[in-house]
Amino acid sequence: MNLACSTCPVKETAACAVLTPEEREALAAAGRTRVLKRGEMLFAAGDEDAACATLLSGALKVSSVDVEGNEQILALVHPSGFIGELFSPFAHHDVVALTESRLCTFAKVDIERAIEDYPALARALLRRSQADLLASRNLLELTGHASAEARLAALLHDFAAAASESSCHLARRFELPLTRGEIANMLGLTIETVSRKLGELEEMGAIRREGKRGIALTDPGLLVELSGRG
Amino acid sequence: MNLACSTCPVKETAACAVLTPEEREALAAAGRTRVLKRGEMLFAAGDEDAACATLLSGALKVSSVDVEGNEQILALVHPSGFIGELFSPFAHHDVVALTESRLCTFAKVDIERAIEDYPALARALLRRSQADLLASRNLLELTGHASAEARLAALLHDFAAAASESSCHLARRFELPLTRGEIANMLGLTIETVSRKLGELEEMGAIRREGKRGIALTDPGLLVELSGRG
DNA sequence: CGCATACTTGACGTCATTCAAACCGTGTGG
DNA sequence: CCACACGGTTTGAATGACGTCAAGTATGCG
Repeated sequence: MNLACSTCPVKETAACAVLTPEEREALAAAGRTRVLKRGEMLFAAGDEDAACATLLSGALKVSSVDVEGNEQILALVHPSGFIGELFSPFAHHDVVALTESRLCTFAKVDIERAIEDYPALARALLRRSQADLLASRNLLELTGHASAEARLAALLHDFAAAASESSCHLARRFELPLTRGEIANMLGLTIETVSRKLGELEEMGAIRREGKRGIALTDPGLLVELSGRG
Repeated sequence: MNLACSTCPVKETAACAVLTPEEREALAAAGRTRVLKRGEMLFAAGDEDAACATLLSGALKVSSVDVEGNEQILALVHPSGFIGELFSPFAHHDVVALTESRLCTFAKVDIERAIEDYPALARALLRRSQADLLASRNLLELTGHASAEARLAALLHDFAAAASESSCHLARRFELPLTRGEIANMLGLTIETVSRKLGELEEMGAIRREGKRGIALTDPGLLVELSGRG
């Protein structure tokens, strides 16, 4: 399907927002939209022709699988995020949909040409790349020293922040985009520990579990305290 | 001191290598060289006027300190690496010299202008940023699930690779750029565990310790095996 | 209904941390 | 020169947090 930028839900926040209407049209001609269902893979580690993409809606995970078959989630991608290792001949990680997701995909060569042709796009992608780097380092900080409880508290805090679009305020209630197993893989824990610590957070009165995926923050302050981020 | 690009040790590999001689001259006029001794800080988390810099020689660490005062090393910077969070009003992390280091520093505003003026520079920094992102995710992978032994083996392997400039081959012998404490902070372990595991790696015959900082690889294959990277 | 998938809970074991002490190389002052 | 202090490191023993193994409980779907 051809792109219809005019109805794009992230047309003002994605990297291509910096292009002029004409430039955007030219780039759009090279792109295609694609829908991934939960669990479907955009590309796998090692793929040589891995596409690039902007996420329009849904959520993706960037992950790798070690020799023993354990998955490690390295990053989450939210709408208006950009995926693609531009200067590598092959992908280093898997990219998989966490929920039904719509993307706007491009061949790597087309993006590379666009970066040459439109300096503003290169700057926009640089900005995004630095933001991704910061996110990666934040996760590194989290998984480095913190206890299981602190990691979980911090992750819940981040999800609550992401769920409320106002960025500085927390959503009081939200749905976890990840299964227990995915949370465990992201934080370097096990499913069982995640489950237990969620129970403990509930007992402490920091959160309430609503069904399998729903979380309500009953004491956001306590959550921040436990996360070790003042 | 003014910059003397003609004698720059990384003039062919740093981001500014993509500039024409005239462009480079113009940029150089805005920069200054600076020397940091071990332990000296380039900038601290929260600094509003954090400079940008290219590392000419030596090594830096990017780190953060949590509420309990524990340092966590998030990244190492090697010569020709670029430091600076371009689109953030303040620095998120500390940057400190691990060894005596020479840098080429710029005010953030000058780099931002250069990125606007020289599209090739923006692309070069994008490339570098993506490489940093990959390095950060590799570290994340490492600290996520692996045992203390595997983390240490992988780190030693990386250092051996970095010490031999040929990139695909390992140095047989090298000096650790980090103290035990810094290794521990980087891998999310304690000093004692690092010390013990180094001893065990030596007993197994994978490495030999030569003085406090020297490491000789006596069985690189075993090291790779233990690192869990096939 | 029956099976599959995800989650929870418990008992037990293990690995890394913690606390404590000793060790080593280096620089300083007597 | 030796005594001493100091930072970095090593080593030991005890504790504890998280992982492992193993049931058992939803929830959903064919």
